[in-house]
Amino acid sequence: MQSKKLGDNKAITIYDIAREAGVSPATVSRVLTNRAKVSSEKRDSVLRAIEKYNFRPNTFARGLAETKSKTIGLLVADVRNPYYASMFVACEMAARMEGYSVILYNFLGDVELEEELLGRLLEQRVDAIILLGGHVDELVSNTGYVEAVNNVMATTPVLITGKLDGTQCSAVRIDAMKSMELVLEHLFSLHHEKIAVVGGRMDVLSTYEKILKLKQCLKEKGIEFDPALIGENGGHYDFEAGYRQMNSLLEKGIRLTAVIAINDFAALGVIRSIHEHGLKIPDDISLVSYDNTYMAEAVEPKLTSVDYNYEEYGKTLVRTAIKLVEGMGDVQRVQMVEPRLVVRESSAMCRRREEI
Amino acid sequence: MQSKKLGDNKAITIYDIAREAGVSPATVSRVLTNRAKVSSEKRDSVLRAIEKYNFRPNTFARGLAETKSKTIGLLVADVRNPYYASMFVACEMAARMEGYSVILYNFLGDVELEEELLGRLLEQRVDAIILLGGHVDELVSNTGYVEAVNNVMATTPVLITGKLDGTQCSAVRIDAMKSMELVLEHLFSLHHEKIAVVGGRMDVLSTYEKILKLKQCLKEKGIEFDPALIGENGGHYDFEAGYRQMNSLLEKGIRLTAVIAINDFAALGVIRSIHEHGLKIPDDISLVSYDNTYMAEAVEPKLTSVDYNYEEYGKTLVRTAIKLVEGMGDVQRVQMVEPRLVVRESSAMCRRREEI
DNA sequence: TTGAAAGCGCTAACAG
DNA sequence: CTGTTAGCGCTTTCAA
Repeated sequence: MQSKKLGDNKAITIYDIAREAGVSPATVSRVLTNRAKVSSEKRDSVLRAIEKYNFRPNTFARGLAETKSKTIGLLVADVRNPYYASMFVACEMAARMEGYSVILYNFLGDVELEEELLGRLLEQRVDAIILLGGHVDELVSNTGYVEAVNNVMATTPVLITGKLDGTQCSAVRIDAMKSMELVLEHLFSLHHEKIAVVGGRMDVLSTYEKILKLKQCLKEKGIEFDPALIGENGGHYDFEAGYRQMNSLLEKGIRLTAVIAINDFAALGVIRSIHEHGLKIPDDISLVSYDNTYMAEAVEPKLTSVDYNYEEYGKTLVRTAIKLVEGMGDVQRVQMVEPRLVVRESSAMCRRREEI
Repeated sequence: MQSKKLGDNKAITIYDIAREAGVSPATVSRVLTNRAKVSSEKRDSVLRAIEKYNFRPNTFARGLAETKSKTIGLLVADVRNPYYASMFVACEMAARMEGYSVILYNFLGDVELEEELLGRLLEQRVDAIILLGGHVDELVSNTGYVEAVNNVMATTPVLITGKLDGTQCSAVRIDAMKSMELVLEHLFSLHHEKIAVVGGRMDVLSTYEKILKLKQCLKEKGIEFDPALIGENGGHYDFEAGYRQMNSLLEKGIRLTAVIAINDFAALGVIRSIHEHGLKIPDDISLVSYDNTYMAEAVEPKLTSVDYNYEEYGKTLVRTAIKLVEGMGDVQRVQMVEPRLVVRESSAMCRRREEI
């Protein structure tokens, strides 16, 4: 038996295995990659040597010798946000199914870091890059970033979940219009007409599209759009945003019977605010949100929320990325993910209706 | 100018840069690594060439040539759990500060995957591995896994956040005893004596230690320990566990004035259950939990929760890992992270006391 | 089916 | 301060 002292630093290589197994390094490589025929005796003896020495092929060496790394880079805003965490895990699982692995970087809202990490991904020779959040969410694409991405695209396909004008990136994204439509259909069916939107910024594509759709649906319904009902003041996507904006709505005495929170975080803030004002959900105000993270099930009342089917979304993203890598031509420039509404406790028939 | 057509596949190398800049490849390497003096004229011209060609050094080649990869592998149970997400981001930030990057893998509760991913990390030649959750949380270490980790340790230092008997792993972990002590001090000061623990399994080290400490503190206080108050029945760490166990406690009519939830998830289940039974928090029952994730601030009532100072924890983990890599000897086998209690709305003075 | 040998792109002596 | 050169560990022709 081979001694395995700690600090026995000389790493085992394919040559050691070859010697031990009495074959050539090339043969060891063949059994490792399984890409060529090897007689079963030799294969077995190689396998035994590998086992014996606890050998692991060096990814660096392999990466250098091969053209593809079988790795996808995922650049996200912040995995601590369960939306991104769900997307990441979904992608990781999908990737593993296809024999790929994924490298994850968080840029944490830092614009410089976002570009820097894009570069690091390139250095790591990932086969494709998926961009989630940040600049690709913006309504007006950042020119500097567009240039950076275009440079990347010269060597590595980039897949985005939003849009990036001035690039040839393929996109897989949630149908934001549709998601608003689902929410409104639901609320209309419950006879809500005074509907507020809380959280979100208009310079974010998905939010912009939602508001656009809101206006459109309202118009079709013959309901007048009241700008006071949507938070113009540069809202964000967290608890605080939901809380503060809802407070302001309530304190201004603006009439409303339903609230659409831009995500589950904001919804939590909305809940808090509503309760602090002595009102009840859904009795006094109905609440619907987006993302359907685990919080939607865990809070009181359980949230009616729009779900994106993360597993499917991740799969589509990864498979599309792989198509791009392997040049299997037929990739649509934009693919849409169908959202669906999960109805829970936070939305109910509008009571005020009877009063009117 | 260099043409940058898409599919211009031949990757740029250090040789191209050298030729362009009129220097040798070694000089290019020198400016890249910044590890040796280069005249400023040559440096500039190299830099210009790099810029011009948009050159990125190949990590595989570098990894092969160098002994260290400046990468730390992080193996966690599931980043969708905000506890792990927080730890990961904390580690990533700390690592970046030190010039390292981190590779994250999730094993998602899959025991086979846990071992497989450990192997993948080895193939990627990470300089150190940090294990978070899974087998290292277990009270009784899994022998197969111990062997696997011991094999890993022959080449790569492994740092854990729990324990792994039969290995020489260094550990940085939360002082679970202390964390229970903090909670109890708080509850005792509010005159609570009938205290339940909801969620958690006794075969998990941290939970086991907490219960141990609970018994000990109760004894010191002269309070009899009531086994009915702790969920023996193989609880877990999610909403459901908290919900079901709390329901059962309440439905059995067991007297209690305070609940310790094993984490914030379980606490959400507890809240739900308590409310469904027509009781209020903290008026009727006080609630304290562990982990202090963002949910603690976002739910109603805001949770009193034990915080681990993720930033510090991550920093300690990463720095210790680096010490291990760079062989700066003095690494304690076990380092403890000091928990602290964040008091919010869910805990208050025990009312029942007056009744007694 | 197998082995020899070249080469992937970078770093690090070594010699100047 | 700079260039030459020899690897790092693997895959992959090319011959046999």
